[in-house]
Amino acid sequence: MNHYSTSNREPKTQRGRDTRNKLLDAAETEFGERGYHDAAISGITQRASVALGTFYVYFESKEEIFRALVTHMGHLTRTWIHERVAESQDRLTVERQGIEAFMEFVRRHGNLYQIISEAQFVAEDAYRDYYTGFAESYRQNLERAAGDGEIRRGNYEVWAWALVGMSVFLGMRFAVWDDTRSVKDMADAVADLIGSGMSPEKGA
Amino acid sequence: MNHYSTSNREPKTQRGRDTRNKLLDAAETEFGERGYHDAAISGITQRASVALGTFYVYFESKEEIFRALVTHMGHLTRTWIHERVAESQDRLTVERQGIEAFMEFVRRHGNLYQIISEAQFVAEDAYRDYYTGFAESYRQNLERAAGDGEIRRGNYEVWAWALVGMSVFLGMRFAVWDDTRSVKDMADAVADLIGSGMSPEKGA
Amino acid sequence: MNHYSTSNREPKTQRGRDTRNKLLDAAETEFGERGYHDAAISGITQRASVALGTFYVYFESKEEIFRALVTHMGHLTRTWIHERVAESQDRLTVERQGIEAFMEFVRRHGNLYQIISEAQFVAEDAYRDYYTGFAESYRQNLERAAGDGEIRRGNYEVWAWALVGMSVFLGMRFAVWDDTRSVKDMADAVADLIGSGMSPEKGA
Amino acid sequence: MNHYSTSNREPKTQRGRDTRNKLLDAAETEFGERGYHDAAISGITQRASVALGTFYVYFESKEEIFRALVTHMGHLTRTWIHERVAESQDRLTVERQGIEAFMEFVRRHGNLYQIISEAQFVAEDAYRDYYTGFAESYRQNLERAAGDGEIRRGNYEVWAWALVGMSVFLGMRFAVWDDTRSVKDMADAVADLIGSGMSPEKGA
DNA sequence: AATGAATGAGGATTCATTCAT
DNA sequence: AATGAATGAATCCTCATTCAT
Repeated sequence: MNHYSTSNREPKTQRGRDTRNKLLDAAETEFGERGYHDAAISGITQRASVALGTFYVYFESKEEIFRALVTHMGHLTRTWIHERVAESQDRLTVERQGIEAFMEFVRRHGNLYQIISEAQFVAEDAYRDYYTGFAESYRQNLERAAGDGEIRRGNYEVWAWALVGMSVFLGMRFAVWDDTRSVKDMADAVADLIGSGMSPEKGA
Repeated sequence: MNHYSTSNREPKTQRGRDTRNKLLDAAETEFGERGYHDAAISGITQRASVALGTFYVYFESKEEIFRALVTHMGHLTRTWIHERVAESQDRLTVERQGIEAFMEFVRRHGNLYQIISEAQFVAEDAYRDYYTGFAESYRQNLERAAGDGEIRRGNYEVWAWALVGMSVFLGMRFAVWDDTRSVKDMADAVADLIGSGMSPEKGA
Repeated sequence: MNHYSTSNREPKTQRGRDTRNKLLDAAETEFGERGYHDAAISGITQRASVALGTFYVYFESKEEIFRALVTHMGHLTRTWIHERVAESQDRLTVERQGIEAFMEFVRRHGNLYQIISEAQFVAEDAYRDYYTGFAESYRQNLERAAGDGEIRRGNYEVWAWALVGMSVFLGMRFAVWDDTRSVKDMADAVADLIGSGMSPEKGA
Repeated sequence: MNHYSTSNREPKTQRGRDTRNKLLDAAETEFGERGYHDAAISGITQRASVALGTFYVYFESKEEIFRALVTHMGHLTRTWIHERVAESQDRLTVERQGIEAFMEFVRRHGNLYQIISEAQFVAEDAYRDYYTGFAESYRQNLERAAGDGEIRRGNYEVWAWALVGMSVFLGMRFAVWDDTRSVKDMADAVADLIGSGMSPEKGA
């Protein structure tokens, strides 16, 4: 599962697997609450109710468990969104749903979101992978939709990254910093923007 | 642990002002190259060719100089963009120029961009101020443009934050991670998106 | 900055207990020789022949080990005196023996005495506890003796603190500053004073 | 006035004398509020509203001004007590008044009292001088009183130091730590003790 | 006399990681 | 598998003192 680990730290018994999972859960809380740098291995092991040394039975380093967590979070996010988007609709509706789902995810998992953002400085490659995954998926969807005549021609790679950036900043602004607004309204407003653009003649 | 609430660390002579500026310059490099956590005060003072203690003559802490830097960077960015945007044009053109200028700034000052991003975890309020400044300015411009009939009606606050998010992620993706593409092309593609949207009927 | 309210620094093995004790012994010497402020953690760990970091395995801070030491010293002093006083005698004889034992203790453990005195400025509560323990014990003894008709009526709390003050200053003056006089003679002189007072008619 | 200073730092003009006094006043507050070690020269100069460097125009070091202060405090204490004691009375009454005056002084100048106590670790000679002054004066008074037949024979040097110790600890206990009791009552109780002693037959 | 900029030695504390049991 | 004791490099920050102006 974890393709970063080089040494043989995979658990071999059920007991071992359980301990490793306890550590992963504890790490999620510790990193989420304190941020990467303030998080301490001892904090993780205390939350997991194991001895300090046990950590190094399953993970090579602080960075390694962090990477494992970021990767894991990527799966979680994707799954969450998939479950909330009905692909059998027109592209713009799907994107609207996707943005809404993403914001909802961010709102509910503020901690995890923080973790990923910090990855930028700790494990840049994991961070790139995370967002590149989204962008790439957007791009493919857009190209397919264009092929079907659902959307017009454009620079889909740029558009895809633009969509990612919007989602992230709207999530940060309206789900993490200030979560009093309806996620649906936000998503509607963005869908409106990317659907029809800002030019006045369009409404005509 | 100085208990005087307002520690007066402002330089009172020209020599002092010069030293403070040397420290600020050195800090920009140090933080940019090493990131907040790896940056060391001693690194800053060495780059500035002053003694370690001199740092604390002008700044209370590592965090304080970092904040000062983020604020400073806000001014720099705004000035940079202002100088490159001719406001006497239609809104969409102006936005396109603004996005291009921002990306160009990011490309040329990758270090600074890193600094600001890391502020999210070190001085969140400064980080919020930085981006809120941009978003707020966008919102006002959009409202004014709407009043002039240049753009159609919409949720300008959300649109503003969407614009900020796009700019940031496009800057990160196409100016910092991969700077082989033309900033102008990227800006054109985004302007195209936010100008006309993705719906096919528009082009009709 | 460990945010877990109860940091568990208690040793769990014999080896740990040994190390902790080595540190305590070393701290006694270091604080005694150099005083609280000039004492260095590195001085303590070097005397104890352990690495610097080991200190923080068992103690939270310089102040904490200092408090531990003051408390410890309280036990030592009490034990020392107890062992030298035969309670099965009249009150005045017992007090005389107690004062002599205290002065003897101070003479032999000048370092410890210094430590306790300095506690006044470093850990005032520990300092208060130390002397309040003595005073309280004096007061109870006086009250009991009064009940038995051994001494006359008076303000025992004030008398108790007066006895403490005398002992401390006589110890300081004639055991620490100048240790050429016989502790027994000093104790005799005080016992004479508190036994019969200064008034001439008394001797009559 | 200050016999510790070796270098020529005496003010030569009225302006200089004023500045020196401002520094002394400021030092009293700074040392009293923060204790010797936490007190900072910059704290003194700020309170005195002069520049940091000005301090070293008048004092050689932190320790020097501290000594000057302790000496000064000795004068103050003696003056205070002198003014409150009518020597033309029997010895015991005079001592009672002296103890009361001392406790009252301590109650009103808790800060100063702290300063003197800390001197023990910073300027031991000044500390010794301070208390030796008192003890010596007590001893002389006791001897004179004995010559006049006012008190009986005894070891006056020890008695003198016992009196000093009582006063200091009673002041600490009932004037600084807990100032709710009447200083007069405390003084009465001690006078009772040292006047007649604790033996029951005395009252007979 | 007064100023305030500059210095740098000094010391407390943190914490990821190793290793013997 | 699990434990927890031991390590020590790394770094922030303080502040008395000096000195050029």
